[in-house]
Amino acid sequence: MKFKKRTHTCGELRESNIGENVVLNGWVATRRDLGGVIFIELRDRYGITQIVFEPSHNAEAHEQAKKLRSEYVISVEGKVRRRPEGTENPALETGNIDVMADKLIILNPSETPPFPIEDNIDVSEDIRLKYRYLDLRRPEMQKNLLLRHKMYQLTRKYFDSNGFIEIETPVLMKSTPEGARDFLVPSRLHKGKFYALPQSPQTYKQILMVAGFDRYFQIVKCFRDEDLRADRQYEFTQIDVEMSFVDVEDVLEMAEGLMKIFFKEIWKIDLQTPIPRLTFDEAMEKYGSDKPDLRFDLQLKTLNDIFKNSEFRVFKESISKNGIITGLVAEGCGDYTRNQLDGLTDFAKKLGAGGLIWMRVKENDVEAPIAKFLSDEEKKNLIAALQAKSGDLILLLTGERLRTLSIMGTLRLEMAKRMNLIKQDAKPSLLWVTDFPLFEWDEETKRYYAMHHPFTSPRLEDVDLMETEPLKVKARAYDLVLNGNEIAGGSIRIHNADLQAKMFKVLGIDENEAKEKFGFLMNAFKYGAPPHGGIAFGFDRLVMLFAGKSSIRDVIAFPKTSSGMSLMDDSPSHVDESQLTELHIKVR
RNA sequence: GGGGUCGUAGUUCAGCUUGGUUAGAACGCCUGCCUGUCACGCAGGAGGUCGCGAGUUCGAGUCUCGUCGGCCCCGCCA
Repeated sequence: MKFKKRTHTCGELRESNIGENVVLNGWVATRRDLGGVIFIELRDRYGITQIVFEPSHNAEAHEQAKKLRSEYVISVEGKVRRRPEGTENPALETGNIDVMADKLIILNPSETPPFPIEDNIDVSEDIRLKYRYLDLRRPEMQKNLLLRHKMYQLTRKYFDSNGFIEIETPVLMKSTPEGARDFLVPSRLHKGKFYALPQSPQTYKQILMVAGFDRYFQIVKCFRDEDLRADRQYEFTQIDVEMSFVDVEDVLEMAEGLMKIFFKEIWKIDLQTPIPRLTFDEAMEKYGSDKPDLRFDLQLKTLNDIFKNSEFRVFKESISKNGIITGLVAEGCGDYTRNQLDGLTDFAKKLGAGGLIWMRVKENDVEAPIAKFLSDEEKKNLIAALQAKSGDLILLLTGERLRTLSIMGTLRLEMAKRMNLIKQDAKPSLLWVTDFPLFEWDEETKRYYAMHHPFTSPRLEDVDLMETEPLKVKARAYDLVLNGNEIAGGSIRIHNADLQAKMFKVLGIDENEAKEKFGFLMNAFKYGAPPHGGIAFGFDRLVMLFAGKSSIRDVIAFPKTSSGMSLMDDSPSHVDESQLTELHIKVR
């Protein structure tokens, strides 16, 4: 090797090193050429150290230093000195010393970077993604990936110490068209056949339970070919967990243990367990969401009782159709202008609401377009039920139950934003949502779908309802919610072939189809499947939240854009015709 | 599949409403001067396919249509 290898990193030197001869390697962060003396800030991922070049000290090194520019990679040899009094820089950890250069080697020059390599830059994300290697060189991105690394290690340590075994499952597997769209991989040896990339290792981990690995975990990439979002990428990482001989409580307790560690190690918070729980029904009714953000209160209230005899046509109709009337109070928003209220109405309509009913609360009365349709008693009861005060704004929605609640839930978040209810230093809100419905009805295809997945066990007391009233069946399923984000989800699985067959039947999957798609799993279950269940954490989202970011792209080294492009390597891209031929593929 | 928003110098933006001289600013970059700077300072300079394509017009960064791309959202995400 030609260059002098470093004796220290750029974040390491302190006053205790004064007088030592050292070698530093790194990137030129800034250069300040004062004519005589030249100051260079040298950066690596550990920090920044100031290097000083003086002609009177070493003319040759000083002459060399004139050539230095941003992001040049250099090796510097010199002596650590105390900075002259009054020139210390408290902003740097190494700010009390600098290195007087005796020798400079330029290891590699650099073109001028398209954006500065520092925190809080004002650059659009597509430029950052195109030059991701420069973006990742920035301290805040290095910090994010370091946190990610730490969370991998905490996860492995936790599960290992609890007797879990990490097992890799295939990335090339059988396509299962239930659920998300698969990424397909054509087979060269088997003309016309395809593998799929796993949406999750669900079936494999259940089979591992049959194989007797009663505690399994894996930090694993999963793939879903659905549209991307700030918190969704084609490929993402899960902490996948499965346990045998367990019930809901055991899985939740194990998951809480991991969260306790993350809270302690990252946020220095002693997380109190057990973590609070809400049933799906409670969550929907109180917060209009199956992943409510409880950093602020702002609860919804079901008002059917108050309007059960209402003369107001919209309410009457809604109640007769088994719909819901739900309301919330925006404290002190009674001064919203007509314009603002129209804006809110538009907001609700865009989400699919028929309209938004608003009322300004006055002394024991309401001022609203629909006020004339309401009796005095209804108004009085409404104000009482919502505990509304003069100067408040009441918002009401009505319509089909879940749909209406969910729109109100989005409106709740919007109002929280407008009213600035989520304080910067708010305590994190972590909760379980349990007792999800096992099925949901799809109007388009006129069939039931599994809300979680088709291997989810119903509550045992609900099994008899599966064929008579499927929508009333609750699942032994649970989601973990942090600040309004779903960060984990799981269930106790079906381990009994008969029950699994019943499940497929309700889902409209006939015996042949079930056999073809999931025969391998059903077969495995015939050979002594233990009762089992598990959970999977969305690792990227976890890291995002613990890093205080609002996009998982900030905690993924090489993410795709929202249209699924990789701007750095320009994928997806066309391939050679010969590659297609080999795979028996013709592009339409 | 749909809605919103954006695209002008290396970067972040102004200019577009009301079409008209040589498209500006800041930072960055280059050159020179400067021995304690750390947002160094001072002087000078270079740098533009106004995303792309068509149309309207005597004339388009500006108006129209299409298209490509970024971000956010709905649908979708078992």
